[in-house]
Amino acid sequence: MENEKIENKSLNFIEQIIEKDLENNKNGGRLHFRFPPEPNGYLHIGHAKAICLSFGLGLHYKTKVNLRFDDTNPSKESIEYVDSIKKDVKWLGFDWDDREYYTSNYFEDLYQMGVKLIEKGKAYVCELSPEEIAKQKGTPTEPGQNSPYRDRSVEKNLELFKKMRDGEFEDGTKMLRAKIDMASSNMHMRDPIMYRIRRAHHHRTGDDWCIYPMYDFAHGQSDFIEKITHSLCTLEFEVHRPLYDWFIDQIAEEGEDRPRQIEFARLNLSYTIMSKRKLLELVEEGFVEGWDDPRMPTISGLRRRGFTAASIRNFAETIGIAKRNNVIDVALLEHSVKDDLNKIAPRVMGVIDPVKLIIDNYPQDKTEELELINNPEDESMGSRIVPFSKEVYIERNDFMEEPPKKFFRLGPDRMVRLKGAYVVKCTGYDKDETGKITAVHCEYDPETKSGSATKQVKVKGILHWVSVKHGIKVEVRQYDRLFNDPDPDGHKDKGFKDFINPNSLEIFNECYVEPSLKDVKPEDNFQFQRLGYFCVDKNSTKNNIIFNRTVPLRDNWSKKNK
RNA sequence: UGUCCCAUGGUGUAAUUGGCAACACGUCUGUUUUUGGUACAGAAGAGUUCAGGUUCGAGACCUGAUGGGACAACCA
Repeated sequence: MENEKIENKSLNFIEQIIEKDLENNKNGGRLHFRFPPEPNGYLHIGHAKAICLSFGLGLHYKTKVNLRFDDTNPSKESIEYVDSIKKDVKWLGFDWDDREYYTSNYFEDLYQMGVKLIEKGKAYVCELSPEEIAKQKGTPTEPGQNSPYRDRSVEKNLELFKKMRDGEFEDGTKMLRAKIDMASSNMHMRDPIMYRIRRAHHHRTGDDWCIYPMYDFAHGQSDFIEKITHSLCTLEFEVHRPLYDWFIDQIAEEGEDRPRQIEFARLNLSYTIMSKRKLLELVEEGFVEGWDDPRMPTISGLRRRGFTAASIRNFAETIGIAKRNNVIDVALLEHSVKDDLNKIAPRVMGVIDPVKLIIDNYPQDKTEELELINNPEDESMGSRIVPFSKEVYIERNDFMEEPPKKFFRLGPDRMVRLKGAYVVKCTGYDKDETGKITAVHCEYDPETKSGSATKQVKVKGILHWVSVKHGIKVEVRQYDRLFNDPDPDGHKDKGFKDFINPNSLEIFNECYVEPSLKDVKPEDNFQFQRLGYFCVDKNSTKNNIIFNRTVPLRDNWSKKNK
């Protein structure tokens, strides 16, 4: 059945390429993929798209997928990021078995390849300064000029490259460049830098090296070393492909399997910023609590916010793979979570902004134990007991002194049902000097008890509630979008930080939930009736449970009256 | 005044490889419901950027234009 699904699904353009390669018995019909993050930040939803693509392909074709850390720039990378990446990929539900690789594992191989290129007369040591390099490189519309060091002898180049490695030169004073074509219309072919001198402590190789390969000289070769067949990356690397192929041309033997780079469009989400560099700014400048702040589009942020791995995988499946630049509506991501959580999240009752509802004709000391269904979507989730008594909290905005006709909730003389309990009729309300409502009064009809009603009363409104005597006090954090512009990064006159939504976090610390929630654990998901999906925050303690609102439930009345 | 890539409802992705455009989200309407959730039913919304060409027939192929994107880090 699973297979049928795949059969019927139309293939994206990458799968079509793969199918064709398979038909032609390219690489002997072998397939091998990889996901190559740089450990310089936390993974975000955009990476999730790439992860689901490559690992998904691995699952589909029952073949290997490597996790490779592209760690060639030690000054930005750290072990913290490595660990977070592993955790997040695993959490998403993917497995790289023992194929955890690092580009830094290949530093020696890469060095030898550099030597080989020099010997072939395809690389040279250059001593130009960054400014001089920029100048002689030309522009996209004007050709560049050859470096004065371009025609050094092989011997001299070999000697200098060795000395670079041995630490005989200052940082930035020399570099190894490929000898290609300074007049190429592709800027990346204008004698690109292969190695630079940089004395920085590497999180894996420590101080073993003072020269580090550049991306272009490391990535394709790493793919080649790992015998990757299809190297998937985002569109901005399209112009790098000729260089990717050129380097492999230099090292691959005739007839040897070689990787093929295929580019796809990166994910853009409305109201969301997706640049690691900018996310780092938000973290460092304290606009959010950290990489896993629930407002962040990081995997860890989404997880803390209550998103499930399945929902993210489904989302990735839904948005598809293509080469067109896109901006996906966050509503689609939210739909994915709601869809998943609707099936698995237990329904519970809680009141975020409470006001007392006093049932005047209910006995003072009586407590009734009502049985409520945990999830109408899934009977196997059973039911639970919720205590009911004379005084309950209801949502402050579930009562209006002068309600309009379309308002189905409580107002003077109006009737509603208290979820799982009785139909009540509002008989009055109390106010303090400031005009604030302090309590709402009502009378209940004993014959309307849920499940065993002897009288049928039709009401339009059903309110959630928590018994005052039995409720547990908790803290609730509601998150709104971090940016109040659909494209915070798309303005020339303003920076993305000008669009930060100052009300993106709202804390309610006077909230009450039903007693069944006494022993919740971080990452537990719930649907609070009528309010939305909530997730227990990792910082919760026994005495202070914190709920993050994952995503609100649709509420037509409030929507129309905004 | 360069090279490369892209162009399908509001958004994203399809279209069995040339047979008059489908699916999902969103929007709207209705039904059911002890969640204004869910489920179900239905509606509106593109004639495929434009102009030529090939063809009995083009969203698909060709040419040109237009629009958008990428490329000038000792970043990846």
